[in-house]
Amino acid sequence: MPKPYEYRVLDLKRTLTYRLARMQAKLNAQASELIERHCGLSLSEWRILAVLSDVDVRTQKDVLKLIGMDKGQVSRTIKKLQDQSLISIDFDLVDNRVRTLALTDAGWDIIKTMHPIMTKRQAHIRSDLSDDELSSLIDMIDRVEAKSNKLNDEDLLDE
Amino acid sequence: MPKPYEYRVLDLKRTLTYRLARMQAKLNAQASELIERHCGLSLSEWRILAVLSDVDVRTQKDVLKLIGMDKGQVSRTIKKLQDQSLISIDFDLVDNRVRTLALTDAGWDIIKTMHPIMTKRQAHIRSDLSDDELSSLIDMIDRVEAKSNKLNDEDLLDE
DNA sequence: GCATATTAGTTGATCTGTCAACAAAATAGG
DNA sequence: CCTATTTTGTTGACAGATCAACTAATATGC
Repeated sequence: MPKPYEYRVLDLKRTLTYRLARMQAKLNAQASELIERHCGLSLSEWRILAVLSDVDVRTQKDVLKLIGMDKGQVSRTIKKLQDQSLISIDFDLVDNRVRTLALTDAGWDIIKTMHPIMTKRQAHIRSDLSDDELSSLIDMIDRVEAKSNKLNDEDLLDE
Repeated sequence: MPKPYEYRVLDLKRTLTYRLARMQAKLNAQASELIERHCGLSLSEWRILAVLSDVDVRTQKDVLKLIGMDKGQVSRTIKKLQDQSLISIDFDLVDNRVRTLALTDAGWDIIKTMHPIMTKRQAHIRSDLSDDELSSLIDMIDRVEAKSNKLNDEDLLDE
């Protein structure tokens, strides 16, 4: 069957979501390799550990709010971190549903090792962006993210 | 154990990789829901179908080069599309390793239904970006992607 | 104080993504 | 030719993501 010209794919190189997907896959692979090599953790384990180094993060809910992970995934990943004695999980005395999370000494050691490495990686990634460009990029991410909620049919009418 | 201030997480809202990961997850969920609702396909099935509507895409290798999917994933997804009679898979007469892919009439019907919807979605997503901003965004994605190859330790020395 | 709703977290099912081993066919170098 | 390498695709294993059902605890509204 011949391919009617009107349905040829628009220029994929300029289709935002395809480009983002490819970049994201590469960034993930880069981070995973770096983390695995330096401390033996998976990317999601590292991310949760890193987030727990923040004073304001105390519960699983704090974690998932901050990094947007699924709560089931957070629950399982946290168990793995506990198995490795990198965090402690305690019951909250006031609210018995809540688990209070804290880094152990071994957890802090990993933060101390990895934090400089990951900071340098962030610097490397944005080394070809000026400060203004980085601000503008974050700003555009905000705006695209604001358009990324569930779409109803009426959102798709021709404007 | 107290949290030493020097290892508090940098502002996550301004940490590029976290922001990109979250935006990507939301865009994926949005696309998946839209595609599932309108034609019952998964995102990866739709993406391959869409790519196959391009005249220059004929083999599995073409597909994975264009959208950067894993070849195993392409192989399996293509089988699912064939099971649904949306594409045909034929042997290439010249090179017997190659599978030649083509949309069936039913596959084209889905393209005809979905193409306008997905085009409007792309427009919606970038409706708060000017043309210049979109160009600059794509350009920055290029530059970040260029920094997303495997990092060796010497890439992480203080610059 | 009691029924109802909400919240925090757990678990299971299922799908996607990634990696590596593999087979078969084609190409390249002598 | 004929071995060695590369290319194209398949398959299995496994980690990650996503969704939904579920439990237990707390909060809310009569």
